[in-house]
Parts: sequence; structure tokens; C-alpha cells
Amino acid sequence: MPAISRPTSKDVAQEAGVSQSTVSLVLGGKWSGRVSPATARGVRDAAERLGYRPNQAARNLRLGTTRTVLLMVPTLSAPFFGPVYTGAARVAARHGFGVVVSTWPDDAQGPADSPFGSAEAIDGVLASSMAVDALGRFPGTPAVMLDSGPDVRPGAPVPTVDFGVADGMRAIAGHLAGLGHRRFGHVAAAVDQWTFHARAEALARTVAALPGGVLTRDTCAIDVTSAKDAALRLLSAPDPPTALVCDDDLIAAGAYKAARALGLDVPADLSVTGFDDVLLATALEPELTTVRLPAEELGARGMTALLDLLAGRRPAARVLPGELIARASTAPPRAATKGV
Amino acid sequence: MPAISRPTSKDVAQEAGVSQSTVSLVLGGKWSGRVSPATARGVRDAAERLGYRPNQAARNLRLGTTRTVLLMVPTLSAPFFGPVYTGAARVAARHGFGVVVSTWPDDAQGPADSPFGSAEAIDGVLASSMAVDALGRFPGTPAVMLDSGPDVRPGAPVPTVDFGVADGMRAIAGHLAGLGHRRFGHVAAAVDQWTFHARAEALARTVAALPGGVLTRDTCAIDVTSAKDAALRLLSAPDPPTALVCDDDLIAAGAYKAARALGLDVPADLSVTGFDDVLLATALEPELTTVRLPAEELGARGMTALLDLLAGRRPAARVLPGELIARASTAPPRAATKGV
DNA sequence: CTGTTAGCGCATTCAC
DNA sequence: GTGAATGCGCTAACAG
Repeated sequence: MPAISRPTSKDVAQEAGVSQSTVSLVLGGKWSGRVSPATARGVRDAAERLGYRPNQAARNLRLGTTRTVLLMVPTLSAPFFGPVYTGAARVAARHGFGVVVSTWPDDAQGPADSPFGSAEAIDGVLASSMAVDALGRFPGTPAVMLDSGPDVRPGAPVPTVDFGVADGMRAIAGHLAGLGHRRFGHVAAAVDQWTFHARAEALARTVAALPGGVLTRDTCAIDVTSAKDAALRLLSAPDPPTALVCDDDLIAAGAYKAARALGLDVPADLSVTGFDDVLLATALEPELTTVRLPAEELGARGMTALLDLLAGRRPAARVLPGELIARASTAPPRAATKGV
Repeated sequence: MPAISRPTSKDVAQEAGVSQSTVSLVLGGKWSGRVSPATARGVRDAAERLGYRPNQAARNLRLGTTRTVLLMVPTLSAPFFGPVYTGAARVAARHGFGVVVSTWPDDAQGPADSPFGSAEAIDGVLASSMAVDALGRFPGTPAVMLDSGPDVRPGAPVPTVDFGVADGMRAIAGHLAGLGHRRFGHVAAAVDQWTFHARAEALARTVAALPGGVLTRDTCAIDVTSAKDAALRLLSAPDPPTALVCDDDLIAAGAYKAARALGLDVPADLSVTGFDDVLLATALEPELTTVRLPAEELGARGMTALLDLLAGRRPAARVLPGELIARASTAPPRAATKGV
């Protein structure tokens, strides 16, 4: 006795008194002029009556495609990835594709990490903010890397879409320098991702090129408490920085807290900048000067590239510029104001 | 001439000079005492050489299970769902299951909304923060509803896991009342979800039961600007509230902004409370009094319930208590302090 | 217009 | 110990 197995197209065919292929045609929506309206109607009714739902696994096997792509992100707890998904899903939907998300390395550091890799049947993968070798889980699967830096490996590189973080960081430093700042503190994220390395390097170069420019640096995890501590260390140095350049908006929130703990006013006594322009940036007081990264466009462009790849085209690498958003957390340093 | 089709187990068999079933046994890890070590080794080598990856669609079809469940959430842009995923993925991994995420209604409001519903082959669905009829997309699929309120439909209801939001709201109101507040303003989320209806009702009842209690109410979208406007309206009334109870931490951030715009100090002139206890709560200044909702545990319990369901057991509905986290955004009202 | 047939790639019986 | 045969549910040729 079979258990509560779901009805198959065969069952529908039997119920409707037709053959399986007719069912497939009707339910597949391609019966124009091939099946009589009456029969089609009967098939639909039978399917409805039985509560028939096609078996996706069988469909996928037969078709050789799932019209589904996987978006791999390092974590879902960072607000940054929501828009990336939205952008990707939007263009995917336009092409009849679906998007599912998964995290890697697994948010779930359970003892029994999935033994067989991903059980997903997918047509391609979009990997955001991770090293290229993350694709090792999906050898042979068409892939596009997002926010992971250019693929420098020889041979056939994976297409990439990145932000112009170096330019963004230069814009921040230029903005601050224009305000009169010379002593910068970099509150850097202690995260081994391309984007943070690129930010650090761009800032270092820019400050080095600035006459009288001085840069100190401390690192922290991307959370408020850790960021506050790092900012505190930077600010406690003799001859402390007049501007704190933070790798992330959340880190900037920690810098705010450090400033308050030391009785410093932002921006009068200390300028603070963030990066990413997430919701938090305008929730803070004063509102944060930061670099807006077009996260949704990253997802959209990435998906476009992946669909191109699936269609046999080779998309070119792309860089999406960031945009400096000057708000209320930056101002001329006290010394400079005094000096003028 | 076939294109770049991936190698199949048949190819591996040929390469290794054995039969398909031997390949399946070896790669499936169940060859103990059925295949000679030498043969097994040969198979592994051949698979490696060819870069063989089993076809998941075929595997899923044959096995009748995908060991994958879908987590459906309304949006990925809200910080709340990251932990839910983490909790769900953790217990899923422990049972050899994977979790993929999808949003619904689609974040991607593209013109061509996915015509065939989800193309995913899944064993079950975990639906968070949505109405029961969202499950209409997956009729017959085992499902558990999260943070969606009890399933009041007769018959075989869907198992649910919820937060004790009513108790949480009562705790907030009680805390504020204990501080001496009597005039409350509810900055409510204009979102048609069970959790917000429950919050509104609990607050209304509690204030109504409070001698001298007065409640005004305004609604907004869950974003800073909209929340600020709503708070401003509440605060501009004659005889304004001394405490603003916000439906969400982000809304509380908007309330902070409204207070500052009116020259009111939080908490001296105005107490503000949030809900959820997301990262933002401690990024704000002063840190926010709020109710912590165990989001990760919601995911974990939900997945446990779903796995029970898949195993043929019927999990009981569960309610996870919230916890009042009193921080620096609440204090006695001026009038009360003066009165003492 | 409709039914019959074949096979997608895999895991699993059952012979040998 | 290993190979041949079978069928999961579906779609797309091809007959009729």
C-alpha cells in the first residue's frame, strides 16, 4: 500500500481519461491548436480535483535545467545583502529564473556540516564577497563573483562585478583633506575580504600622498562594541587623529560611541566617516558621511552577467562606482579652524 | 556532437572499467564489504579525473527527497531574518538538511513574476512572518509557520512557532508605567502582519487597564523618515505623550530624530522604547530599551518542528517569550519627577 | 487532434 | 564482488 504519495501526471491522465503527454501539453501551456479546448478543460479540471503539482525533480531532470540560480553570501545578518538579493531577483524574474540564497561558510557551524555539499539543483551561482575558491563547491557550474575583486587567475577567469571602493575611499580622504584634516585614524574591519584590503590600501596611499598626512590604524570586528574599543585606542594616542575613517557604517556607530565616551563632539571635535550607506547611516545622529555602494545594482549586474554566461556569452568584468554622500558627521578640524 | 555536457556516473564507470552500479555504491559510501578496495580506489580516481559531480536533479528524483527546505521570508532587507536563517540552518545541518531562502511576496516586483511558482525541489517550507495563505504556493508540502500567529483554521492546522509579543508589549508598558508614565504614544508599523496587530492590541489593553492611562497612536512605514514624521505628529498634539512606544527598533530611531528636532532630550524629556533588539538598538545613543525577540531560536525551533513533521510526528504549537531589555532610553517623566 | 515511445542520471534490486 | 535491469515523473519526438 503506497502511503500518501502525491498524484503524478499519470494519475491526472487517468482521471481525465487522456494520455500523459496530453496532460503535459495542457499543463505546460503549449496546446494551442494541438489539443481540443474541451480536452484541455477536462485535464485542468482533473488536475485541480486531484490537487496535482508537477514534480520539480523530474521536471528538472528531463529539462536539464532548473531555471534557478544560487546566491551565495557570507552572512544574512549584514544589512548589505538584502538589496543585493533584491537586484538579482529582479532581473532573474524578468528572465523566468528564480533565486535562492545560501550562506557560506555556513552560518550554521554545526558539527555535521553538510556532507554532500549543496543538495541544490541549480543552473548557476552568484557568489558575493568571498574568495574565488569558494566556487570549489560548484566545479563546472557557471558562476559570477560579486564584490570579490578582479579574478587574477590565468586561463578562463570567472566574470566579476565589483565596486570602485578604492575611488570611494579616495573620495572620503579627499573630502576630509579638503576640510583641513591631516591626521587620520583608520578603524579597519578585521575581515579577510578583498573589499577591506582595497579600502585600506587606497586610504594609505591617499594619505601618504598628502603633505603632512599622518595615518594610524586599528582593527576590529564589524560590531559596535569592538569598533568602539578600536576607536578608543586610536583616540587615546598622543596627538590623536582629527578624523576617523571607518570601514563600515556599523563601525562608524562604534566610533560615535567612543567619541561620546571621551566627551568629543561629532563633528566639531572629531569627524567620522562610514562606508556602504546602509539604513543605519541616517538613523545615527549626526547623520553619517559615507560612501554609497549601489548594492542592488551589484545584484542586478551580477545576475545579468550570469544570464549572459548561461546563454553562452562571455560578460566583461564591471566596476560600479561608489558615491560620496557628505552628511553631518564631517567638518573642519578645530585646529584648522583656529589656524585660519 | 554533444556540447560541454558534464560527466555522468556512466562516464565514470566507463573510465574506471566497472559498471554504473559500482560507481554508485562507491561514491555513495556504502561499499563496505561489497566492492574490493582496489576497485573502489579506481572508481574514486576516475571520478576525480573526470571532475564528476552527481546530478542533483536525478538524485532527487530517484530518492524522492531533496533534503532541502525553503525558508520563506517577506524581505531580506530587515535585519531580523538573518538570525532566523542562522538558527534554522544550524539545526537543519545537524540532520543533513540544507536551507535555501526565498522572499515572498517577491522582492522582485518585476513585470514577469515567476510564472510557474517556485521551481525549487524541496521537502518542506518554513514561512516566517506572513499569512497562512502564503502556503498556497506549496499545497501539500509540509510546512511550519513562524511569527505568523496561531493557525486558527479548523481541521489540520499548520504547526506554528511564535513570539510572546503580547507579553513583551505588556512588559514594556509595565516598565514605563512603573517609571510613572501615563500618557503613551504608540508609533505603530503600518504593516499587515500578525505580530504588529498583536503588539497594538496588547498595548491598548494594558494602557486601558492603567488608572489615568492615555494612549494615542499613529502609524508609519518601517523606515527612519516615516517613523520620524509619525512621532512628530504624536508629539505635536496638545498634552503630548511622555513615552513613545515604537513597534520596531528602527522606528525608535525615527522617534529619536523627532525628539531631537523638537529639542527634547531622551530620556529626560521623553522615553522611547523599541521592539526586536536588533543591532541598531545598541548603536543608538542613548542605547534603546526594547524587547529582545529570540530570532535565532525561532528559526531553530521552527526547523525542529518541520523535521518532526517530515518524520511523521505532529509538533505542538510553541510560543517563545520575549525579554525586556531596559537600557538608557527610558526614565521617569519630568512631571512625575517634579511631582515626587 | 491524441496516444505511444523513449530516455534524462541515478540508486537499487536481483542474478551471476 | 560485480554487472544488468528497472523505474523515479516528466517532456518531446514521432506515429497514427
